[in-house]
Amino acid sequence: MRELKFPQSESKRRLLEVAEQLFAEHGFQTVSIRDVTQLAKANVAAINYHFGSRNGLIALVVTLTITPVNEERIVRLDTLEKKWSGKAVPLEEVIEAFVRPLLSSARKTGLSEPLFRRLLGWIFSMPLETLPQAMEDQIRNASDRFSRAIAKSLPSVSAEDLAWRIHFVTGAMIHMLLHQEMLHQLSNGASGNPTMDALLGRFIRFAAAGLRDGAEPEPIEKKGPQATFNF
Amino acid sequence: MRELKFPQSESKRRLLEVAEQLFAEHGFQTVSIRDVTQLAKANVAAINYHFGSRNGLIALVVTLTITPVNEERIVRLDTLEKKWSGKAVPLEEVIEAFVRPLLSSARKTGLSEPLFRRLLGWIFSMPLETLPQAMEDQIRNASDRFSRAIAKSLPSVSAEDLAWRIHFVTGAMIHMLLHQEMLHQLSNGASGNPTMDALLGRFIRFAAAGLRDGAEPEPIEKKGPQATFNF
DNA sequence: CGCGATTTGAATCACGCGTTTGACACGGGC
DNA sequence: GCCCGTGTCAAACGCGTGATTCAAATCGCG
Repeated sequence: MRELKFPQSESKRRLLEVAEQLFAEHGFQTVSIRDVTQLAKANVAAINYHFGSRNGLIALVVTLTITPVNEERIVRLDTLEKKWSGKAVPLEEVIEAFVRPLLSSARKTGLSEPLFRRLLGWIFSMPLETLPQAMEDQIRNASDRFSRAIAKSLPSVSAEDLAWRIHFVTGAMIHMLLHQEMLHQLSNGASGNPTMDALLGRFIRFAAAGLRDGAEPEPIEKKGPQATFNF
Repeated sequence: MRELKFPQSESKRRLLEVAEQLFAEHGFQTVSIRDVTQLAKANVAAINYHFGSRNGLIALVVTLTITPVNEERIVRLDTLEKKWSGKAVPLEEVIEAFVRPLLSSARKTGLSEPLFRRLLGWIFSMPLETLPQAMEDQIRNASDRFSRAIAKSLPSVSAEDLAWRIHFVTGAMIHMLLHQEMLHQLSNGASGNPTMDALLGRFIRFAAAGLRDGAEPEPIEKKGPQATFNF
């Protein structure tokens, strides 16, 4: 009755692909496994068979999406710290090592770049403790390393100030990932990547300026005392 | 059988209060009308009776929450523009007029200040077109006025650059509203408001630095060619 | 008091959800 | 040929959801 069957289930591959797409478009909460199986022309039970449960599917999608990003982040930061041989890395370069993988890691998945970025946005806005444990550790680890690198680049900024500013930058990043429709409403350039590169450049300058808080253009001398608030 | 009944339904008041609280804590999507009626010790049907539907309740909560914020924003901006009599308002003051109402408007609701802020975070992260039409207009209107005011304060920044930087600032603001747990993890001060004021100060400095992008410390003399005039 | 409008409560409806079940089609190895 | 592991499928289960119904309770007011 059936045509041809593949060993190692090719419908599993299709399910994963469709799930990534739908989760990226609409977020994890609003997409049902029936949405996924319908679009993938598979049976509802297939999800529980292949991934154990809906949460198993989500965990896999999250892992596959986030792991390459974090790995590339670490590699880039390693490279930078080697390049500057223990000295503080210039702030902009640290930030770029943190955000550039948000674009370049897209290839390692079967997703278009805009959808991949959107998926990242959804993932980053989930409460950390709802992610698979391994991912939580991975993210915390990367965040720690980058926080320390940034602190080293901005020695005159107090730890508490810095924590908040990084918090703000994180929010800006997530918002950028989730709402890229603006790219097509605003940008003049038509082709996909050039404008996205430009956006990344904008973001890096924005983040660097906000982190420095207009104090120092570069960690040169001027180590002023820290005022708490000005209004 | 019943004890005392109030005219004009006091259970409606309780339902609204509980709804605000639950929506603030968990977001709109995950709270069911049964959660609300249960905690308010009312009947499920009461929500449909008093508010028409679940969406009617949400619309009301959104309206009651956001309106005072936007009104205070406009008033503050009016005051500033009068004070500076048509000249560009200093960037920090514009930003403060935009974000200070996020704190000070809390009193006009029956909600604790942290919950009020969190509720604002949920609302701002909804897609604009899912809000009640009047709220969408109100928000767009306020955003436009503030965008123009900021543009006036930063005449040397191109419109496209500015749009993106405001986009980033918006993301940082939403993230701050939604994840204030950090306040208790980080801050040394114990009492509620002083540290929140400090946080607001931090945010204003961050936003101002990011918007300026390290270019100009203040829009002194240097009057760039700005074409946008409104009234 | 007693009428009419307002408000309540319990039961019910139809639906979508994640998950489970059991039957059945394969296809390679004993 | 038979069997068994791998996939697939339709159907159903149990649950929670938003919404609705209708009778009873309650209150404002003449």
